[in-house]
Amino acid sequence: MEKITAIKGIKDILPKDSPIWHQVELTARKVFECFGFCEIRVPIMEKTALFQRSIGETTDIVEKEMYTFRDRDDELLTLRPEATASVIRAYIEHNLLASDPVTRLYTMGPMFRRERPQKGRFRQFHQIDVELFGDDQPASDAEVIFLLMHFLQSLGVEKLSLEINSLGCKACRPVFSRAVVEYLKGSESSLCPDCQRRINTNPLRVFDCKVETCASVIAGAPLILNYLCTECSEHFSAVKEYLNDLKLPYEINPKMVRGLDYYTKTAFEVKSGALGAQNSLAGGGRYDGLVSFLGGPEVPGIGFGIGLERLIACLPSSDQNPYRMDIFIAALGARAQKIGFGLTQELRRRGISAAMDYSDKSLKSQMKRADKLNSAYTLIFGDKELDENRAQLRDMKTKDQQSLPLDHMLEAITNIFKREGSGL
RNA sequence: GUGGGUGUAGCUCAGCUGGUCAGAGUGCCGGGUUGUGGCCCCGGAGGUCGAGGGUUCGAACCCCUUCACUCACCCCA
Repeated sequence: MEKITAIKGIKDILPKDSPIWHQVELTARKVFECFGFCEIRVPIMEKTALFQRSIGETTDIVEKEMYTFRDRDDELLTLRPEATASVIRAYIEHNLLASDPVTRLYTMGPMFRRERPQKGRFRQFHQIDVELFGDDQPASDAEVIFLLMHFLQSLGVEKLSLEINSLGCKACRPVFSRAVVEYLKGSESSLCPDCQRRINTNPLRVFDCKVETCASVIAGAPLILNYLCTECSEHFSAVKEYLNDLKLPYEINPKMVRGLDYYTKTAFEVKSGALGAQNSLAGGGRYDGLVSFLGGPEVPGIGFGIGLERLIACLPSSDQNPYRMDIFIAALGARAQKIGFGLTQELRRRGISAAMDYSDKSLKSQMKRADKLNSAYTLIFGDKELDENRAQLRDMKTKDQQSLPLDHMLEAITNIFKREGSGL
């Protein structure tokens, strides 16, 4: 039979990698809850219109990267390419504003984008997403950025760099956009074909182009920071001041633009070396008009997403053994096997993790298995020992051995683990 | 969607300009040694050399096609 493989760009997370994922998720929960954020779990599918409206019709994500399909009743559905839209939808739908004027939420899970896979980029990837609604004060911008950096640092991520910018608001950004378009049109001929196209579709993206000639054109382009209205300008200054007070190093990148249309004012991005071309670990920003744009009340918001595959890629690699057994039962012979089976299940029922080989293998190979399972103890007995009514309990770490009377084996083992406080 | 690289044992890879080229290490299974496992020693299982076609007396190796993986562009977390 021909084997069926996983879908391109969609990866399994294998047992050996699970511990690090757990660690990241656990740390996230701890840190976020410390800042007063609560978990919300939102579906991985939404009506397509939700993403079209929030992310923007002309963005690459919506135009060519979404997994969209028709349900059996012809409704257009999409596998979520990011989480913010869903969280806002849920926030509006359940009127979370009513119970608390300021709502702090986080969520985590898989996202889907149909891109060509490469290092740090997959078609199904995982994000942790943090959103704060109902606070338009610069302090909340700083809080969210601080939260992000603190989270990454507490995981031990090295070579972090934080870039911030302000993207203006609906008052000042259009003025800036027009200035950019006007400027770019002046040197249109020296731009790459992609950028010539962008002038009309998404002019701010030209700032991201890596083609040399484009870069030199960009060097003289107008900067958003010079076009900010008074309100945006003051907001940005306050954010910077807060970050300074927190002693959080950052760089201002006036050319940073975000790929999603909904961002306003503060935008930020965290990069890490040692990641390859996809070096953006996390990104986010303020989106003050978005909640109402999605049919909700006029509520400001700010949030960020963290790419977990990328995050884990720049964590110190640990070849941690995913197994950790309290005890391995090495039973030699048919009678011993039978007793071992019952014993194993009974130990498990008591909360002591136990394992055994159900095929009657050599002691050597059973001991090898015990080692691989990282068991603390191994209980060894065969048919002969059954007659003598004694089994041997061996401490795998210290090689200490002791003899156990078979009739009391279960109690004896249970007591040992009670004494050691393991698993009970 | 556009480029480059790579496909040989479960894993990591050797295999020279086509002529014992089907191999090594590791892992797995069994045995020996040992104070009943870890080190060491011996043995064993496991590959249509990604797939299809072509050139040749002869192809893992050369050519074409195709697929997969990978890196980069694009874009983003």
